Amino acid sequence: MRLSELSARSGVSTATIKYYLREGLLAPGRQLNATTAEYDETHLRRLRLVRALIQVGRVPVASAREVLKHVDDESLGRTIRLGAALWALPQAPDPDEEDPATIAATAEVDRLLRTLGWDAAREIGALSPVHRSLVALVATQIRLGYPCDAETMAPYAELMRQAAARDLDRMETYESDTEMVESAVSSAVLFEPVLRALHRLAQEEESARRYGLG
Amino acid sequence: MRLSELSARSGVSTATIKYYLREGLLAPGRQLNATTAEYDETHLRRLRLVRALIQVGRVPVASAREVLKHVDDESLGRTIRLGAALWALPQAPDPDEEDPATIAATAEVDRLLRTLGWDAAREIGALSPVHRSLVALVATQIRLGYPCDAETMAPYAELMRQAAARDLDRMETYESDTEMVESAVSSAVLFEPVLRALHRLAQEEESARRYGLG
DNA sequence: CTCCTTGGGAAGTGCCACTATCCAAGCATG
DNA sequence: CATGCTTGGATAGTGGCACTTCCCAAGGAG
Repeated sequence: MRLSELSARSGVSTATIKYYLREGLLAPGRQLNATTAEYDETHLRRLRLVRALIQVGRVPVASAREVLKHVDDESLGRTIRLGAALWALPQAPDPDEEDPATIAATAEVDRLLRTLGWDAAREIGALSPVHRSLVALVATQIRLGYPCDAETMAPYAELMRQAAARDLDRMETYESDTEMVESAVSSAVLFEPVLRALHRLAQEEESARRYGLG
Repeated sequence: MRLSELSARSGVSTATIKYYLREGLLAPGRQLNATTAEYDETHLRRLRLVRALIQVGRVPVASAREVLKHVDDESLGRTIRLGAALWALPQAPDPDEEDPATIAATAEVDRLLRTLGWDAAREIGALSPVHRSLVALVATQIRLGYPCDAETMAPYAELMRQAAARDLDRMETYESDTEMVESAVSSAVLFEPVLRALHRLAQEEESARRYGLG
């Protein structure tokens, strides 16, 4: 299909598609001659993923490019490739090591991981952007005076562990590594908002049950 | 304290604080004379909340103003006030009613709520921005070809219901309605990222257990 | 041959969260 | 009292980002 058809089928303007091509978010089509290029279903699918990343996941274009680079890098092993793609997603800004709230948060997170027996997470530790951003987030909570200690987080962490186990079960249904990594990215960027929406809906439901609708 | 001290203690530049004052995110200080205004601990606390909303929660300034307006509105009842504050938070864009993916998503969400017995959520239905954005998110998943039906979501929803019950328990420890609403906003904007970080950390942990660290 | 379409690149737009500058009024110190 | 800093308020400007507009040369259709 031509660029204009790609545009029509995806609902994305040709100008924007050209912009994504320039930014390297989308592979160029097969060049038929100087003024014609042909695109196929894989381009359409990738374009939809890009749109979802940017519009739903609010991922900046530059980060999206990094993420997709790892998704496409077939030279990496499955685990590394998965980690590389997910770690390229935007995280909370890194914590300030000096800040007393950060020091307290680091201690709480470590205590939490020990309590839960999440040894791999402790081993990876500050190497993982996820770990660092968790510390930064807990520090923010502490700074605002909300209790956010290991005891508070542990039951939530256990719920999230159950969700994660289910995520990986779902991922294992994919054949190729590329599909798996792409689904992991989708899961992180698109399924997490679903989870969040379910969470808020559950809060509304629970609140209505306890206090009524009025 | 003076503006400059408020700035020093919060780590926010005076220029930015003046901007927040202008935008109505922060109440003006007590005016001592033409060139001096005095701020207190409540201003510092509110300023930290504003920063957290904007920087951690990525809430646009205009939305933050709406949210805080409801937090401060003591004329409303507890439930309404809570709902008003949370519904002012930015949500996924509203779904396109025409789109077949949206129609399918609406059906799945309704089926999910019936399965779970979340009758209040069904009753509120499309009135709730949360409900609408859930539909939009499910539609996006469907459009990308990922299964996102009632059966897939139900176990996750049950986990989120447990989390929500815990959230409300925590909220009930607050005395005044204002504190409760503020904590609910903090919970939505700041604790949700904590939950998400725990989720991703759990994925890393689980992935390391299943496939090793290599 | 003429006109419309196509793909590509450079420059411009609009939004948003700040930020720099200016100004007049205090206050502090010598 | 003079000088020079700080303060709060207002206005205009900045930088980043996700597009979007404009223009051009090359095809292809009639």
